[in-house]
Amino acid sequence: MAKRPLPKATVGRLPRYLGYLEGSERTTVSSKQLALGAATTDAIVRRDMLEMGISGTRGVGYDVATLITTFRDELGVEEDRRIVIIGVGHLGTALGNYAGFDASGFHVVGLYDTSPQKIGSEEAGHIIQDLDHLADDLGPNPSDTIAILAVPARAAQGAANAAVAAGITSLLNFAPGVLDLPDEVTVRHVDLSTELQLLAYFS
Amino acid sequence: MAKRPLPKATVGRLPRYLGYLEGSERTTVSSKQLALGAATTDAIVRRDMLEMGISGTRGVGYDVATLITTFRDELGVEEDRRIVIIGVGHLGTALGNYAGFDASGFHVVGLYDTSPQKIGSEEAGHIIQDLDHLADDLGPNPSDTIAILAVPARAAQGAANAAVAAGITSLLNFAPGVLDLPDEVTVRHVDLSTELQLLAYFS
DNA sequence: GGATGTGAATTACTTCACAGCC
DNA sequence: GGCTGTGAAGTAATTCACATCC
Repeated sequence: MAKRPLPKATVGRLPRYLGYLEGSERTTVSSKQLALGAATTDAIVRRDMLEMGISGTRGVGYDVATLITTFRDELGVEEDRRIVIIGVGHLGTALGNYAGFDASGFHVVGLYDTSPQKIGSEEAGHIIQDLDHLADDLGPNPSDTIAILAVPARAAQGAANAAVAAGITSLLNFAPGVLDLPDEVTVRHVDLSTELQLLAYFS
Repeated sequence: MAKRPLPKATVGRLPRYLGYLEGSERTTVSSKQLALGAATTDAIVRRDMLEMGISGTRGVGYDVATLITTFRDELGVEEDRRIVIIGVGHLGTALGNYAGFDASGFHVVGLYDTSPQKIGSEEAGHIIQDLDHLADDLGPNPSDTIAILAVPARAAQGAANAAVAAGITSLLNFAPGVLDLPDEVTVRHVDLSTELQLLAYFS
């Protein structure tokens, strides 16, 4: 049984399934209920379970504990996923204080900036460090750490370069625009203007 | 020629196309160049143009001005899209100060919170108002306004209810979890933990 | 009755490949 | 040579529908 990779669409729903189940008291859940909790359809839920080889009980539903274990396993949820935040403006500060990270096994280990006025001051429980020191701070396995880019658009490419030079291979970018980076670096992009435009379009 | 609706995937790329073209000096652009600027492929760009009935010049490319006009038109970009931000913590403040909105034709017209300590104080150039007054402030066309929910998870449903009660029909939700709302309300969701989990998975 | 499990059908999206035009 | 325009093929994702089991 060579493990086929999960469809991307299925993977994309796992965090939402997890989020719903972890915040729920129930011990079993039907495809219909899970669909409601994750904003999808019961047919899709059953397809996804099939894809992951999860079986439920007819007339009852799926075992919540099994689902949580399997989803976490598939996603590779680990306890100590480390995050550094690059750019300590309002957004960087907000992210540094965001409580939701820890609940998902991520935690912020450092804030970085290039502005001399900010370096050395404290924010969200961390002393802001010089971005130039990022490589030194990351230790022997820099690719275990995720960098969140919370800098203005014009600084994004430079900040990304610094992160990559320090050995980071996973970036979450809040600045608009496309980054030019080596293929082995994975980037996800959160663009507020894009979201607003699409929201306006679809309403 | 009954105007077929654009494929969702095409619409989803329009903001990125626009973002690239608006920040570019060029007067024509090839599918390859545009693909590079919007993180997609040349074949997809050409497909999207076909879908919108845009023709270019062989050997040259597409006319940038035409593209910008058409994309804006399709997206329904208007000058005075108004935003209110509900929840003035770190994230709400960050969003209130975010400069990128105006560039896309959106602007923040008010900040709302329920905390008596915050109401009345100033942030990002606005006096924070009581969420209970939202309906009064929106004027005759509340559904023209988009609400951004920047509240903790436990407050999200209540804040969403307040927005909907005030006549808002478009929500951008930063809190984790699914909101239970009438069908005529459009919601988009930005979940940081989800993004991080997917980033970790795909790297 | 309630809910899973799954082949089959459908729809959506992407990629290929190449003729046609500048 | 460069690049568009587009049918056709291929791939991915969703939806249907219903037999099966608790």
